[in-house]
Amino acid sequence: MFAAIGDPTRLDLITRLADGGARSITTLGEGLPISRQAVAKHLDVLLNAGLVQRSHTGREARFALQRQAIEEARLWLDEVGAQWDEALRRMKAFVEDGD
Amino acid sequence: MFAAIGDPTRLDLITRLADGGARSITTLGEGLPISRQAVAKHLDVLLNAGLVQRSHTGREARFALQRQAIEEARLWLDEVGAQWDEALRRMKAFVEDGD
DNA sequence: TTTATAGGCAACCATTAGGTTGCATATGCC
DNA sequence: GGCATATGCAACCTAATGGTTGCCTATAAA
Repeated sequence: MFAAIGDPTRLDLITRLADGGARSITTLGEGLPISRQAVAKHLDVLLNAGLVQRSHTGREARFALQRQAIEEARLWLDEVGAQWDEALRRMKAFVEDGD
Repeated sequence: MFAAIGDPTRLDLITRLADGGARSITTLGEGLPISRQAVAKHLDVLLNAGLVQRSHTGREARFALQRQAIEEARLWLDEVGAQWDEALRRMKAFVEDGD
């Protein structure tokens, strides 16, 4: 999942979808210096990573952000942060104890 | 930076450093199925991404997590989450208004 | 029923990434 | 000094990535 977010183009796509709306491939690709196919591939990666969901409407394929996935990434980073805090707390306690 | 976190091996390394401690390359590589050089390369990527910091002690190179970088990643995800929440709030308000 | 629009599929390409091996260097310890 | 340990540097290899182009299918709109 982090690998999926790791590509600048995909990070851009995610930003464009951050408002929770659903957009077509062509729409999402507007302004990007790459072909529609390239955009489609990126969306595929995001889809496989569970970061977006796809729905078909007529001849259009619309993509929307999968909020839950973003949440998971946040949780992981929170865990690392928490572990760090805990270690820092222990270290501080140890120092004060020995003081 | 997300690209740096995106590799499983590097995610592992970060986890090993999550307690805030500093470790040598060899130590960090213990248990991993790859060569020391590969580990060193990964640490280099993390270093360039600002996720870890390096300090030399004698013949050892010790790496420690750069807390601030983790924080930045969290912030970004928070922003996307907040944007989402805001959009959801507006949508809800709109629906209730039209109701 | 044409014609234009939105995608899907597949083959192909160049670059990058993750790994490896071999060799050189620097520091610790006898 | 002499040997072991901890890295650093560089060349090389293979597979995955990010992109492209060409062509085919499906749905809108004239």
